Amino acid sequence: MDNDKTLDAAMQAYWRTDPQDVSINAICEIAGVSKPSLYRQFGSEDGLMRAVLDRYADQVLSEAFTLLQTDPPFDDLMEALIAYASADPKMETGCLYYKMRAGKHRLGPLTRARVEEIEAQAQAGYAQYLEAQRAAGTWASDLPAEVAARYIVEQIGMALSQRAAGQERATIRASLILALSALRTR
Amino acid sequence: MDNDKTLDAAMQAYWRTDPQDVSINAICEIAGVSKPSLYRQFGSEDGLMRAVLDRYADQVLSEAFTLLQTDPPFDDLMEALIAYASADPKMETGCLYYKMRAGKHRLGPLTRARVEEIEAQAQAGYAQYLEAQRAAGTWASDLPAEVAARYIVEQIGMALSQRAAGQERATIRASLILALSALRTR
DNA sequence: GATTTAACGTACCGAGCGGTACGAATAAAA
DNA sequence: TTTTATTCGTACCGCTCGGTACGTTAAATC
Repeated sequence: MDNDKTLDAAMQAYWRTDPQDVSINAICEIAGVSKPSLYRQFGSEDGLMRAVLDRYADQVLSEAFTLLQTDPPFDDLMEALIAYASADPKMETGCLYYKMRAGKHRLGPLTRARVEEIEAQAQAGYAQYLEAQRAAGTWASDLPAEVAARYIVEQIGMALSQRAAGQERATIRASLILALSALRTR
Repeated sequence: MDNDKTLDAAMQAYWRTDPQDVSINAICEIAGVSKPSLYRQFGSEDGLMRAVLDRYADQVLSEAFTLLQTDPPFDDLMEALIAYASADPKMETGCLYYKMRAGKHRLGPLTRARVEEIEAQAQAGYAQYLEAQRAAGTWASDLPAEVAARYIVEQIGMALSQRAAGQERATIRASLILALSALRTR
């Protein structure tokens, strides 16, 4: 609950590079903590990753969730998503959640369960938002909300992983605009 | 040049799961070859991977390239790409090239160079194809051909990686149709 | 058949991994 | 101050990794 330096160090390390490229040893070193201490606190690598993901959800993902719940007009949300994924400096090295999701089959059970939980929440959140927008007449499409929600999640994920790969912002932005434009007409 | 069982075994193993989840030891075991033999033939893990990717390009990717060079009408090509990525049984476990591309920063220099070469070829191929289609009036869009080419490559890659993740074909197909539909109007 | 040449595989290398046994150090209770 | 309870880190475990030294077997040359 308090300012946990181990958790913070692990989150930064996982986020900057990639969870599967950061060893427990490395985390202990940068956090200035011994290995047994880390294991006493988190039990296992899986436990640590899950705790990190929890923290990341609280500190980073929650922002997007609360934005969704203010029901912004469709075009505004698209604009915000595009800016967020293609230009936000916080996402310079990608998104930790999407990185974990990309290597899902390599995660331990605790972390994987949390990833799937977040995925379900995100999709449900977008689907609910889209239904509301359709009802309000700010989103005219006969597309099933679940399909569109899935699509948005995937496209944002792709943009963020390109971001992590060092692709140019303008390029990512152009692709994302193109991809999301598919949701407008139909 | 001949029927190389080591190369075939490695390609199958890398393709079925993921290059980074298959060790040299495992390949030797399934190929029935000793480790020094493998190293005599390929020099290093990087050398093996590059040889595997060469073979994969010859045996699998070439098909898509030759299709492109027959200049099929735009709609037909989109149809073919959608079917290929979302339903072709050969792609049941995804595409080896895209798997390598996804973990590019973990590859050795030889393999990485080949991956980048293929990527450039693919983008150039699509761009050239799109220009021709625009000239022929079968693709009406003011989108730069390079942007559209990039977009196609990325979307196919995403579909194939979802395929590898075990996502349902219908879902993938729906997303891909949606994504590629963005190229038609504009 | 003897000798050279080339292919092959056992058995090893050092390094890094995730994870832990256990004694030393420290703080709380007496 | 002594004892009890708790926290901590050194130093190790077994394992797998990519890669190789070197003796053995087999094939080609004479």
